[in-house]
Amino acid sequence: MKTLKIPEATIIRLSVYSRYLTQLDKKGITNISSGEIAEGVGGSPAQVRKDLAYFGEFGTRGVGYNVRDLNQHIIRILGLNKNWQVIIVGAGNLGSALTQYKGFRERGFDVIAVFDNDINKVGLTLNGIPIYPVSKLNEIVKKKQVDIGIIAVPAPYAQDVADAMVESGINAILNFAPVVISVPEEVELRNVDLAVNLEILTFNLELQKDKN
Amino acid sequence: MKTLKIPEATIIRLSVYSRYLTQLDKKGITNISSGEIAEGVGGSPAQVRKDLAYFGEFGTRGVGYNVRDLNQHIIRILGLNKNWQVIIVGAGNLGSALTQYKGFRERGFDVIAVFDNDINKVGLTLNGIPIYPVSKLNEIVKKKQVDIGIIAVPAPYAQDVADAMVESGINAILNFAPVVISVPEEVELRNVDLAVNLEILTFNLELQKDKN
DNA sequence: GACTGTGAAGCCATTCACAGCT
DNA sequence: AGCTGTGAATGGCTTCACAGTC
Repeated sequence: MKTLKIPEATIIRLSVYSRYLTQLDKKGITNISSGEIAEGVGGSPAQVRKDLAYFGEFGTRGVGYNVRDLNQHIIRILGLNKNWQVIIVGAGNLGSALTQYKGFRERGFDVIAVFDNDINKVGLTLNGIPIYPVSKLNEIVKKKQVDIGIIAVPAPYAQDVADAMVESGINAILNFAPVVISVPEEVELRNVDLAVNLEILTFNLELQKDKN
Repeated sequence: MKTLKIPEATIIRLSVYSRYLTQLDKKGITNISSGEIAEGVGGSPAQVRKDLAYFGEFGTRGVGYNVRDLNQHIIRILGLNKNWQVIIVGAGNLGSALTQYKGFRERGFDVIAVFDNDINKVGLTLNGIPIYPVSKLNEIVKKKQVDIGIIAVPAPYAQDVADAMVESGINAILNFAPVVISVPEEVELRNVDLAVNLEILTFNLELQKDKN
């Protein structure tokens, strides 16, 4: 299999294409061109074709792409042709919201357990998903073959949680704590920093103002 | 004024540097080198210096940077030397979590109102922040001089909410709905797609597997 | 001696433009 | 005729390496 360094931007876009194709499929649309996809997701036709070209030839010249077929290919590329077991550590506001977020299940992510050290929360459930003490993390991750861990605890605890996840065998982590955490090289780590996103907006707002 | 296209990646990193410098300042550390910053945030020294060089000369050769001073500069660059008024539309799990998120206030973002059309929620407060019906959005945004709107509603309603925000004069939007929305060119729009972040992880997990 | 600031080089991603199918 | 797939060109970001300063 050819694997010549795929840009991360390409993966992000594939994910967006897939969501768009799913919408189209629901509407009963069966065929689409790269130009129409670009229009729908806000990109360029050449970009769409380049992104797909990393993985194969999915279209028909002169015709375009079959919506459902292309979506199946992308879903397979992204590894979404099976369900993934996810745990969330932190049952505060953010952790609770993520646990109940419908967009995860729709894409094949099953949140199977939540962990928190607040004894008032342990034993309760969120949407039917049980809350365990963090001390049970290792045991449950191993028993349930968990693939992905989400960190939704305050910044000072994030590194400890990451360590516990790695220790238990998880090798993909999504971190919502606004702090840099370190993990072994072989563990996939992504950070979502909510404040950073607002700060990019304010930077751009200030830029606009300076143009006058 | 010099404004040579700053890479967005640079802005993201500046935001992270600032957070790190704030931590150091609290610990009483007064001086730091580009190498130490790089170490702390997971980057390269040259990158740190290049990022800062877009905006001026903040360090002393042979010595490094004054922590507090550099942080003040970055805060000003990002437009965080004043508070920003923020509203959130959608008082579901995610909207509630964002409304109560401490990381926003710490960086100068004041969530002053939440909007939702659920009559069971209207009139209540979240952390002292009132929930209004969406019909009041225009009035309140104008009266309170709101700068930024956050969309935390289900995908099908996101475009309507964005339209209402634009109509009311907001020109920076942070969208959490997993759908492409369109706004006039002069409005700053950023998207945070929670599922996409997990999908990048699964793509990378699959890649690793294929390496064997 | 140590560390910043920066032109130049290298690398990566996007856009162009056209050959190749249907 | 229409649209994909792709090498080539372009543009942009990152890394290198060193002159400049303390």
